[in-house]
Amino acid sequence: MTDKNHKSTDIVAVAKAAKVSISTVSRTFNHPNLVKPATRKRIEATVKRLGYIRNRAAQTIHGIRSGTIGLIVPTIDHMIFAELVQSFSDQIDDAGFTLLLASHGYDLNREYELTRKMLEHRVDGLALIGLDHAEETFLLLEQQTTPTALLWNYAPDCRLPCIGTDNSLAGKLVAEHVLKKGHQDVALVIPPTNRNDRAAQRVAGIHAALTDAGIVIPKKRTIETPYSVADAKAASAVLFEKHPPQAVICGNDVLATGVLLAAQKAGLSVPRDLVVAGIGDFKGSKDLEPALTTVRIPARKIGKTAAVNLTQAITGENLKIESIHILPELFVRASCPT
Amino acid sequence: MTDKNHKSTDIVAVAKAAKVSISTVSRTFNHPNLVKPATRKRIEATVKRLGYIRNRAAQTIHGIRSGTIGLIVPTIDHMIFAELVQSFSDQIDDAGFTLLLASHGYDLNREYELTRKMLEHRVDGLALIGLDHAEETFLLLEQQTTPTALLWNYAPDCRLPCIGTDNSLAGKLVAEHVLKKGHQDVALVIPPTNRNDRAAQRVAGIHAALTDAGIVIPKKRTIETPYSVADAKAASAVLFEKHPPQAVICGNDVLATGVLLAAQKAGLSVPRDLVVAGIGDFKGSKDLEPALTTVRIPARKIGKTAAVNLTQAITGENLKIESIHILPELFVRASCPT
DNA sequence: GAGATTTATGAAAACATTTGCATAACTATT
DNA sequence: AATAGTTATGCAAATGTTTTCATAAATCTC
Repeated sequence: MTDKNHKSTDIVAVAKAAKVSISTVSRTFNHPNLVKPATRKRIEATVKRLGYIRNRAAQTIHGIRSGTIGLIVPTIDHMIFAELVQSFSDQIDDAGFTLLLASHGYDLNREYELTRKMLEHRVDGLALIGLDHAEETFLLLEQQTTPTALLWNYAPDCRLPCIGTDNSLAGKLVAEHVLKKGHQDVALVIPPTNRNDRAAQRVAGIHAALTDAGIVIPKKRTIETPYSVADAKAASAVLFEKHPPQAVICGNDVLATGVLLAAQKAGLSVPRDLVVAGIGDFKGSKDLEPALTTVRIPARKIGKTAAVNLTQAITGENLKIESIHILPELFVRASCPT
Repeated sequence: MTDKNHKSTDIVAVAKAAKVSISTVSRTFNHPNLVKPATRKRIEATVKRLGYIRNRAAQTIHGIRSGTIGLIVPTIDHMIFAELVQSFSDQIDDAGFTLLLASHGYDLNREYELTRKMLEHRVDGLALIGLDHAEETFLLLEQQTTPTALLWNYAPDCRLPCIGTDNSLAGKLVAEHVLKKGHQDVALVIPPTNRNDRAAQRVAGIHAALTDAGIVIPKKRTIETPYSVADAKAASAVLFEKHPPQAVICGNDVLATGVLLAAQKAGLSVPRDLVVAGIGDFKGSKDLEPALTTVRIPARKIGKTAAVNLTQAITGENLKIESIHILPELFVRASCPT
């Protein structure tokens, strides 16, 4: 009976209990300097006693910011996105915002629905992954004034500001490094590229570099496999059956991990018998045996940069979000040394 | 001039444009069967034309659910939590809710602040990780009626309903399996246990099993190391310098991965020269070379179960959330065979 | 085709806040 | 002690919805 818990304690309950007006209570929260220290103390004590918790929904209605930022990712449980989510979350949290997170499992129609949902929640800002989205998603976002950024990829000409890496450049970088040693017999292990613009661009970049070097990869030397260590390990085994290639370039580090294991299983030593390189530089990549040569897609930097730019756009420190290219960076390690 | 975009389109703008009352527009959304098909069509067209998006904040104010569920984790970028977040997110999404996610970096005071923030956002349900929380956090949650669950751990006697695994049982399971082969010289590689009740319980379980088997582990055979493959690899190297142990039990799979690499580097073969086992069964654990014997902490199952129970508690299908023990399960693989 | 039902719509109150404006209560100035 | 200037508080309107109740329109019944 101490707290009349049948009627949730709202600001008027606090006002009544503290014998002040509603306005004064509200001011204690929003403009504490406008209220006399003594009253403030009393109100604060009452708030504590009643266990009152402010209702952001009621504030949001006034055009006041909702204090949330939306992030929609394809999936959370790939390490690389987890890193992005973490750094994004940390950064917006520092700025006082809360993260509204959703994943669409690479389904762009679902992404549209999630985008709508986020807007219904009146997120103050929104971030999506990749440059490729349903037309209705673009239409929806262009109609709104909610600051929005596309993360992960960079391209100079995109419909909404993007903050990320040029994946085709990443592909080019890794391929050029691998080719520097003069290998001719190169194999490719890549993920499905149909619904994934990032993967497609990397492959395009790799192919560009190969073409420049005058190298053609036969059909049999290109393996497309689902994104998982086990799948990549199984699928790439065929490469090592008879004549192992001199080099394997992988669309990402997860696949590269599988390739390393398959090579090991086939009794081949990396980098002695062949070299392997990936793209991504996930958390564990440098701890593999041998440590993986790869091009870092700087997930953390992208997440943080995006969060900084979004929050600044929201708080008005920075009116418009500009596209930013976070450069991919080659990390030469044991699996494909210089 | 097509859409008067200076004044954001709200329900009254739609009503005016469609020449109906506000109520009718509202009903079109909430009880479409109560409005004449013709009018409904007209309103829906207007909504589309004006790009109107409902304002959940305004709905929430009416005691209508906010449609959000909060999840507060220590960190997102450990694979194991990422898996939990993913399955939790998927499940609440299916039930029409949106995820409000935050991470506190193992700081329980920060966790309290985040909990408050979630409640300010009027989440319809809330989940925290672990059973150990700041006293003020418990007080706060006990004062609210928001359905809450503690995830990850299970204990029969906790202050709030918990859905998870008995980590001490997990520790016991892995230790008993390792000891079955009669190894006497056992080493432990564990993470810091001071601010992490999960880790502490696992270690306790391991010790219990060892004690039962009459085995005492000397100080030098216990290595405490930060949660990372690289750290574990470096820190455990000392174990293999002179007399390698017959078995290494690891507090989690990340550390076990490091130990496998360290052993490999020391020229030892697992499981021939020594056996290694972990706890967790992360996504990559079965793909290691050798595949890792481990006790699965069923992250996905926990996430999903928790989400189901929370959403049911919210929608009233199930009034109270009950504690549920999701059993840990031993996976015997090459690194420590039977 | 008039009365009785049923169906569709609108007016206004309610939700939990914030804020502009008015006023009351102090301080400072002469 | 009266006036001016500050500082602190309260009243009431506003925010974008939903919902109850009342009423108007349409349909049915004989």
